[in-house]
Amino acid sequence: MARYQIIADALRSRILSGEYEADEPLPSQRDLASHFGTAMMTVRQALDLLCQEGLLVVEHGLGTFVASVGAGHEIVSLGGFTEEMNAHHIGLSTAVLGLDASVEEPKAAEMLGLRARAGLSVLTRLRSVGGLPVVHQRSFMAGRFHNVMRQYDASRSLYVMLREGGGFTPTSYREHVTACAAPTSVARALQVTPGCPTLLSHRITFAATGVPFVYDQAYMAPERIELVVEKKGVAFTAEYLPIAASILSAHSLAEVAPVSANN
Amino acid sequence: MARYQIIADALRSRILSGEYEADEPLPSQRDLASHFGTAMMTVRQALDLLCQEGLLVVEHGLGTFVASVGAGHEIVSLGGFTEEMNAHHIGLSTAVLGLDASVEEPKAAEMLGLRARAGLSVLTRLRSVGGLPVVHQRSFMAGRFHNVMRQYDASRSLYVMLREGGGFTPTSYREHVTACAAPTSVARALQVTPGCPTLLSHRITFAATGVPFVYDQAYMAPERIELVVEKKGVAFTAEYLPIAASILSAHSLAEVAPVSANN
DNA sequence: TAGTGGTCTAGACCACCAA
DNA sequence: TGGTGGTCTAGACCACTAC
Repeated sequence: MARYQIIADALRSRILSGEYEADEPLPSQRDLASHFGTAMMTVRQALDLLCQEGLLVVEHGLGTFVASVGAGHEIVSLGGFTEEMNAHHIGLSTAVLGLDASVEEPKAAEMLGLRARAGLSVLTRLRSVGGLPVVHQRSFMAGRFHNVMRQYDASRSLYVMLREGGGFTPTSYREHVTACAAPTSVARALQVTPGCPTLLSHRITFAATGVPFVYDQAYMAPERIELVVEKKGVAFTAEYLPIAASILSAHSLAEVAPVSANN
Repeated sequence: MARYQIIADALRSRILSGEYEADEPLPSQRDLASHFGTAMMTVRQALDLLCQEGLLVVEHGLGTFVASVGAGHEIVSLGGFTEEMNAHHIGLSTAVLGLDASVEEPKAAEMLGLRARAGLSVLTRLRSVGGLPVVHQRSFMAGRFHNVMRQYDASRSLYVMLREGGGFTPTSYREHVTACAAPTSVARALQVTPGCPTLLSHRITFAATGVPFVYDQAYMAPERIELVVEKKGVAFTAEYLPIAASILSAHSLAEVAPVSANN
């Protein structure tokens, strides 16, 4: 693997784990170069990568910073909702609504590559931003993860737990997003009127080996959170943003620097 | 201006003028470097820029090529809905519901970087797949495009028209997706019940110069079309797929190639 | 002025692909 | 094998920001 990718991986994990605070600059390129024992150009390649992923913002003459939505720049997500919010320092709180064992849910089981009647472990959570519930999420996993799940602590990331407890690192996912009327129980949790239109997401997450290991079903409250898809040339990003935050970043549209005019 | 930007500008204008054919390789990086009298690294910076704009595709060991849509590469969904569906060989038909001039829509005007009371040209279309309406779309453009718009022909792509008639090539966009109850008129067009939950997309599309030039508002019928977001490592894709088609592609999940493990 | 990122060089060697 | 792109070095100098 290329050196710059190794450097990028190292920095990415530090950023996602919150090791680097927002508005706190990373070490300078020179320091990073000497720390990793490479030339500055190599460090810059790593930083470029993380910028494209939206994790960093570099400011000429000032330093390199962890991207925060308010700071007015791009974004990205690496799977976990928690990481997504952490990376942008959005105050996300999670409440566990329930943890069930041996649930039969043929569709989820099929997505996970299990037989239809396999018992699943299901974690139901409510995500809130600024005290307002935004996402009602049910995560389905194979029954053998249930013991790991019982140690789930709302302050941690489910993905981190599964990485440590199950040895699975999410590397890819596929998500289908539709609109759907909120079921009564979900509506109550989200504090919206039953039947109200919500975003419904089905996400299947794969480990590095290509094995599916989590299936998520999430209802999102309208006017509180939305999906923002961005494409610049070939670079895609897609992530959920609380509306207040995405309005902020929408305003920064006007500030988008004119890309090199043709003179 | 930086050397790599000068090189990029020179190459970009040659590409856009058709001086370089599609599928015809550019001179090698070494040749370009000696031609422009710079180091290879500098040429590569220029090429990187053009790749991000989606104008070039580089292939390791083969050469650098002008990106051509449909040449069997990634460049799918470069904005247009028509291209997106074509790329998947989905039978998309488009009906024009209306073309209005001098519409005042402050929000759309703001997104386009115009003053709030600017008169806009608005094209309303209904997209159908297999005879079933799936998308109700309103496209807002600056009033000066109205004459171009009057020649709009449902069999062509709006983006192609704007490229030829207005000289604008879409290179990036930003899209916000939420859930929303279908307004009566939209519901009638989509043949769904009024108030039914729909996906609502707001998309602002930018030209290579960074200038916004189209603002789209689209309502999508639930259970007929959905947004599929996929991530493999750092590679993102996001596209709308009719449900039948996305079920097909969901089956191909099992074939997802194992993404490069951590060494 | 001192520290930061931005650009650039003139090579070197590696990895990939086709003939 | 020969040509292509991919990565990397060990500096140099420029541009921007803050104090």
